[in-house]
Amino acid sequence: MEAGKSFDFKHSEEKWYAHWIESGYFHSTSDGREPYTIVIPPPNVTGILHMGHCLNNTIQDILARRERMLGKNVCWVPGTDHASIATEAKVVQMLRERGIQKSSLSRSEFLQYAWEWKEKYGGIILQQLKKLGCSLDWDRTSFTMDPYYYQSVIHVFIDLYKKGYIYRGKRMIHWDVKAKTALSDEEVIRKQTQQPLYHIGYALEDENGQPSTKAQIIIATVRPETIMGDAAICVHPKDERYQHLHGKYAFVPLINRKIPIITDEYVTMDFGTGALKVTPAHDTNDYQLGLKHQLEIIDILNEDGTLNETAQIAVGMDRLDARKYVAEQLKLKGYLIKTEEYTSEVGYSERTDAVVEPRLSLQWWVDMKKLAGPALEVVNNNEIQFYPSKFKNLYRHWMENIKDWCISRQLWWGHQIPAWYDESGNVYVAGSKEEALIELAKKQGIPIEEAAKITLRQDEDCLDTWFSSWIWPFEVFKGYSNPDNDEINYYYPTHTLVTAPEIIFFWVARMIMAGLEFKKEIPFRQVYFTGIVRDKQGRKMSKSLGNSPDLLQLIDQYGADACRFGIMISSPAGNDLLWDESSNEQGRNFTNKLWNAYKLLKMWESAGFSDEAESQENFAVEWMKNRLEQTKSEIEKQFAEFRLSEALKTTYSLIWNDFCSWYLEWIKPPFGTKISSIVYEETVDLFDNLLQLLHPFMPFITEELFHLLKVRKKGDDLTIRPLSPSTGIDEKILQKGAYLQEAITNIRDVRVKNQLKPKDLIHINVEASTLAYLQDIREILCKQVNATTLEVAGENISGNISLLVGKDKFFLLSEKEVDTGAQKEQLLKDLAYYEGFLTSVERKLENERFMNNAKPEVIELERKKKSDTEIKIQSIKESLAALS
RNA sequence: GGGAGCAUAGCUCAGUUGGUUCAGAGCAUCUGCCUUACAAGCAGAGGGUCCGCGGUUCGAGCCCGUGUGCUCCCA
Repeated sequence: MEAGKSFDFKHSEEKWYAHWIESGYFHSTSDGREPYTIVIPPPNVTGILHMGHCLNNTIQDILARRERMLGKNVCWVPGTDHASIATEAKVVQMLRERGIQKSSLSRSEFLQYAWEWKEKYGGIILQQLKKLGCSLDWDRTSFTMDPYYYQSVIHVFIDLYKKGYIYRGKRMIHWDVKAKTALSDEEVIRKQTQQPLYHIGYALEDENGQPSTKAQIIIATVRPETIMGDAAICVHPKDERYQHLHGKYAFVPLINRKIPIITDEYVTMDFGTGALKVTPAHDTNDYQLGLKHQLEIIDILNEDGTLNETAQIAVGMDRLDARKYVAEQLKLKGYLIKTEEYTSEVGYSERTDAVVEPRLSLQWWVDMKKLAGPALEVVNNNEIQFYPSKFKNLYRHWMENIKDWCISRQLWWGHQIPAWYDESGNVYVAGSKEEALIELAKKQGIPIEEAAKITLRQDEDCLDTWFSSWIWPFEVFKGYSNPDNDEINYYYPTHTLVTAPEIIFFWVARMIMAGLEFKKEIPFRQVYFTGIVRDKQGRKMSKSLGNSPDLLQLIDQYGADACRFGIMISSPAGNDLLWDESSNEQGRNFTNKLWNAYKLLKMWESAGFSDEAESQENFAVEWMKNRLEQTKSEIEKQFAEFRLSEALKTTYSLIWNDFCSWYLEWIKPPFGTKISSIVYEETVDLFDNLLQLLHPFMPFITEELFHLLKVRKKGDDLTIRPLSPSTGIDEKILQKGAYLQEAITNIRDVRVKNQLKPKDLIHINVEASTLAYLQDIREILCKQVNATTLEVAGENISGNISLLVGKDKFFLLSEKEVDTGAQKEQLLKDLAYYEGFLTSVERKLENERFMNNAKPEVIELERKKKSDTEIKIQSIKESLAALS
């Protein structure tokens, strides 16, 4: 069969992925083997594949494929999460396009649309993972709103409630006025925002209890629309400017409401005017102050961000419009002293980009302190290992300062909170209305028939998405809904979690808590935190910047293998990576290199074989085998430390440099001759091994070439081929190989420096002892430097080109005239370097304190350096003498 | 304001208990090659005050202190 010009990745990707799936290679069932389990960090159901997913899932696939080859029973579970806020936003948008208002729908009608949307678009990202080559067990695809999973989330809630970990409380929360929902701290993005800082004069109370026309106190605020919610003005007790106002009153402009002037050390004297307006209902810090000083809470906002009746003015206006309106009114009425530009951090909703409002609201909370202790402990004692370990600090810091978790969301798409209210507002937490009624009967001491007449209303809100995904590692195996089933016992705890550091608190910490709380066992043994994918300029990739490439298009253009290579090669362990499309080119070039190596072998094969192997070929084969083993053991170490990028680099270099650039050239039969069948077989075998090492990183081309190299039996596929552990190596052969490489490089170098054309022939002369050492590699050496002979140096060798390989002197004889000046210059430079080096070594050896303090091995090494260098200097001097 | 981290070649990074010739790799650059697998390539080369200063040590890219610059997280 004629090999194509280059690797047809499109054809290959489709063919092999289908074959792997048909063969059931990625499907796992529990058996006697050791399991290796990964649960995918479930991508958002609304998501499409971006570079972060590409990195994260490529890493998981590399781990999964390697462990599979090492004989483990690998189970990599796919799935998605329902993404409450994001999905609901998408559905609302879809409805709007169809001319339907969400408010016109009942909950169940809305959910019908939502499921319709989910069925249609919800699986896109999983299909995209197939394009990337991910070896997921698709039969296990899970979703956080699958019926059994849904019930588990509900029961987790009930369980925690019964344990007293869940409570209902009014708290200051981040409120998304667009989505009309509470946001966690992590869902709020703080952006530097410039806005006017208004200086506003509040009239002081005069002796008649009326607003003074002369005396005022000036406050500074960026939110004039909230003055109607002011409950006090606060100054620092030591601020001399305001000493006389302690305990006095002022009037809120426009509405003339009387408020006290209080003192608290919380106030920063040199910010603004040193006088702070306190608005407990609309600022987190003010709320705290309000609690401390028992101030009235005056809420002037509706849930959609418009002003309510309490505000008295600008009622019905959005808060941002009201800001302008109030500012104008203040100006008109003479309360506005001045404005200045001021830059501060303003919170925006991660999902809707709306300016987040601090808002008091009755929400459901999880008391985290009770859960945090054990979860901190298992990371502290390395039962769960973090890679890189620097994230332990971050984790510890967060866990030690943990805050309660607000788990309710004012949304419909999600797990509806299992709480029922009676008409008097009493709450009953239960799995169903019937159970809630039983609860009610029990609590109120009435018969169940009586209780059944009472109307119960279920809480409208649903739970935070993370409240469902924190049970992911065990519930994908039904470890909560069906505890002690065979699968959970076999696959859990999982092994490796691969995720982004951004969600260490959102998700990783909470999964650890859930695992310990509900399974009494850690959810995973290792957590590998990937870096953040940034562009060439170091900016985080984001939709708004438009610097995030279309991954599917890249796969289409370069091939999945090249894209996997591209992202992995630029991904130092645990650091952010600056991704550039050119790294995909490097990946594509590498597939091309592999393809051409294969073509070369096919050429040899079609030319036919000779019977006998030459000695140099034997050396080359032995050397390459040893390099392979040596590299295998390096890669084993790199995998153990999650240094995947380095493992790829090591493999890349072994294939490109050692195999293609050195080995294949060494065994290449001279033009018109045939390769020996033994060497050919050995080479195919070596190639197989290289492909296998590379397979986890670049699965498609390696599987393709594995089958093209040789006809395989049915079922003999690379992806399930056992990878043998590295064996011992023969250092002597490796040393000789390195020596051979040095000789070739040095001779080529002097050839270039002496302006010899590649076709110009040379003769090599060496000393007798060197010739003996070169015996089994002399043919390779001659071939590689275009030398006709390699012989023992005669008496008269002056005028030749001279160079050193290690400590050995080589003399080259060329028929062309050569300029000895350049060589001489080089030799003199070398001489100066080695003499300087010798001096430094000698200085050490003469230093008494060194001799007394250094370890014997170190002293021995220095002695060896000394003698080696002396020999080298001697050789250089002799070469110089020969030149003159 | 509190906490964490980083600084090594033009770029991105290795550098494993301080001790071989330790100053490295990939990419980029330069030079020469259409050599019968591969120009998406081959061969070769150049390139660094290891951020500054001070200290510990026989010996520091590595340890300690300090200064500078940058990044991230939290309030």
